[in-house]
Amino acid sequence: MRIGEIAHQAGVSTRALRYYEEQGLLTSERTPSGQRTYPESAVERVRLIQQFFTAGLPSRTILQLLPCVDTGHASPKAFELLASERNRITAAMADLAAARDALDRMIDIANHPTPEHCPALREPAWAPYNPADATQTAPHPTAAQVASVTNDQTKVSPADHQLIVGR
Amino acid sequence: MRIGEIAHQAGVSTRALRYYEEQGLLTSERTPSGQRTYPESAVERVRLIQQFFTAGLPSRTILQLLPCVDTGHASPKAFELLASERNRITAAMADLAAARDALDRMIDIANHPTPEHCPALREPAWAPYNPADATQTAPHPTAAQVASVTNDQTKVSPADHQLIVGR
DNA sequence: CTTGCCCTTGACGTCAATGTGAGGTTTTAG
DNA sequence: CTAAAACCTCACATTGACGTCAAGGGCAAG
Repeated sequence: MRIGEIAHQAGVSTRALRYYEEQGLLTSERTPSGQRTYPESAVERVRLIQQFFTAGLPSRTILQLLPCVDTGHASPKAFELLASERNRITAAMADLAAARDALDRMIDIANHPTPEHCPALREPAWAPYNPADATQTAPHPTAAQVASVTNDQTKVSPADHQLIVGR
Repeated sequence: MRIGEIAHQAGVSTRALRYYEEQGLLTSERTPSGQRTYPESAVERVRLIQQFFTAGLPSRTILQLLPCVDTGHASPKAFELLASERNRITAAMADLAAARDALDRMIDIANHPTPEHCPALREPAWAPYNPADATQTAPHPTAAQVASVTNDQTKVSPADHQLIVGR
């Protein structure tokens, strides 16, 4: 398959594929005229690469991880890298959960039609979050309901709110 | 308080604070000589701003959200923005969870000492994830155990693996 | 043969949140 | 009073994963 086909099937640009190759993440055969040729499997590989990019892994890190994917074996260093990247992702998820909670608080507050009956409004809206404040007292659409309205089904357990290692 | 003190307490650089002001996210009084002065409350405000930045919200979006924080009321547009950003965050969390699972699969595979007894190795390591493959069959440290070893306490419910709206 | 689409390399542009340094003023500590 | 530390503005640099434009070659259909 040529580059355009792979790009289409993997949902990325041809520019991205050439960039991946430039970074050593993706290899290609060449036709006599110099055009790139890929096996079917390249599509899944590109999807994996994209998944890692989306998760915020830099190309250099992905480059270190991919051989481990290919060989099915991880050197101690690669293993350490796997673990530390997992921790990064976990920490990032905790950060996102915290921001999401902040938005939820804003949504709840915004939905209070009677500010004088809303304790949250007597303190700044951005005060540190106290879970006890979040018990259902809202007589109007609450963040959870807004979430369901907007097709949001994701819920994370309380444990996710612990920040882990950082780096 | 002057800028250095706020920066220290909020854990950001003075450059960042001046940038926030430039973007309209933060205001300051000025002494006759031109130095910035902030109230105590600025520390928490900066922390909130940072939380949003960490969650990937661009400054323009935060700028639209902050008035809603201050007034405790959200215009319909601001409300829509709140909901859509919540969805973005949710989708980002799902992406992170997917990448984390990919890393977990790699960790599990890397820990298999006997490739000939490991079904996962007969398919490429990056094959689409089938939850049924992940049942405990590993006679060696599994991703969950690695996670605990590395101080990882985060677990997300299965519902988190659904991708939601994207944009 | 030509139209049109896909491919090539190369190189500069983008975006956003800062880092960094210059060059100068203000505040603070001794 | 003086030196250090903190502050000011302006403005260019950085980083990363691409976008985009330029100038050209390859290849099937009509």
